[in-house]
Amino acid sequence: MATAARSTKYRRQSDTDLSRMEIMEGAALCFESRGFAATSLDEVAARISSTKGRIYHHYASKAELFLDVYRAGMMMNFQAVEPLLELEMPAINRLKAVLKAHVLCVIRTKAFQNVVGQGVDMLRHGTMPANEHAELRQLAELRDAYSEHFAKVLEDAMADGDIRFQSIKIALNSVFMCINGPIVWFTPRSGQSEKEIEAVADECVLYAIRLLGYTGKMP
Amino acid sequence: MATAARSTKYRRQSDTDLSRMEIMEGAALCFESRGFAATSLDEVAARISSTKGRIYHHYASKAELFLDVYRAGMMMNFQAVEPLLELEMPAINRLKAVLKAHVLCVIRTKAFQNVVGQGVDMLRHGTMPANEHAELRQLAELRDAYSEHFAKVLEDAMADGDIRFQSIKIALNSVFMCINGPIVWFTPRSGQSEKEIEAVADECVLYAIRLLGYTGKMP
DNA sequence: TTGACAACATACTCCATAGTATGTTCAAGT
DNA sequence: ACTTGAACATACTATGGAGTATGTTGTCAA
Repeated sequence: MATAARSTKYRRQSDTDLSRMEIMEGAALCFESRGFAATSLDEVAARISSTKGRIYHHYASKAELFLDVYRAGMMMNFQAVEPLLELEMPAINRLKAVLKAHVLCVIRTKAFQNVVGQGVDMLRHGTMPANEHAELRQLAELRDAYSEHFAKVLEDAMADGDIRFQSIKIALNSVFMCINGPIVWFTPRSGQSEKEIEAVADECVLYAIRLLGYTGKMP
Repeated sequence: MATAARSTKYRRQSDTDLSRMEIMEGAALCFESRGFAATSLDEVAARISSTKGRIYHHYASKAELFLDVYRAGMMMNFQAVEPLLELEMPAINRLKAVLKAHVLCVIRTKAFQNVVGQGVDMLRHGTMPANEHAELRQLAELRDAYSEHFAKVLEDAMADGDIRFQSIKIALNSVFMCINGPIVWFTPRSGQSEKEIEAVADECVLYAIRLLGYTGKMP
């Protein structure tokens, strides 16, 4: 009975996750194009051919939905990048790998990454109802941890003499501006092959490490 | 009598411009922190210790106010950069000068530049009521013209062999991401001297031209 | 000094939308 | 077969904020 209840629960949980993911994808697209405030939940519902009732069945508020999209976006980043941090190789190569993985990730999850950016802004300026503010702070720490990964690699590569920069803060910010650039300016062309997307990513990475004073060749 | 009427009109026009500028500054700060949609005109009014009545006396709608801020932001950019384009010097030096002027301008007019960015997004995604959509397009063309200035300098410096890039589109976008970075990550510290701000700008410019493959020294 | 108008402030209307309350369906467990 | 609850849809309420209508004040020309 406990087993039956569990299996049922798991199945249902899986259904729930699927439904939530579909909602999040619609929400991410809406938030990306119109911003958190201007997006109505009726719009989000319409985008997935559904109704507001479904959204409020899964989320207590618009803000909670937003935060879930934020969290999902960050998870995608971590999953793309963290495995590469373990690899044994010169820091400069790890840097290249990590940068490329990040760029590919943001291109593929553009809408979600845009929401992450909005979330960062909302924290900086203290928008967002007080209830969810705590959770927003928590997500910001997640983002800081992610950023810290990159800082580490930058400093390692600097120690090896492969790159050079003045202020780690400005350098890191500039690198992120570069590799997050596609979130803003990349427009997916229909019939764009995987190879073409990789070429875009490679060029972004090239500029990012050049920015850091790297003068070697690219693979 | 015609003269008297004109002089009166001019004096009043000056007052009007002053009042509009004060409104625009409040609006720019609000739009920057909360976004166009989330910003209420009551907020804007409160920020300048005034009322909504004053805003609607000068602007027909919230969108028109937004567009005026957008336009003002672009004007600030043009005024900072365009004089430098006439100077007789190697393209690479003109590039450095133009980049630095731009960075200093965006740091000093951060809120306005943020609104420009929002405006670009709104056009891309087709937000914004139909009435003002035409004017928004017009402003976008202004922005394209501004961007074109930079493209020209980039190509000249490329022809001189001082920099190198693959796609002008991606290179230019990356440069802009870099030099517009301060709009996002720069937080003015109280008691920050002019020298310190210039140091930040110099570092941004350094990274921007390094990104373009420049290997020479910085002044 | 008076009328006229600009430059506001005050006091409304009205609509879009966040949130809620309730109804419906369907699948699983008993 | 019937019960229960999850997963929605439908139909509402309540409110914030855009836009408007009107009132007030100060200034200048005649």
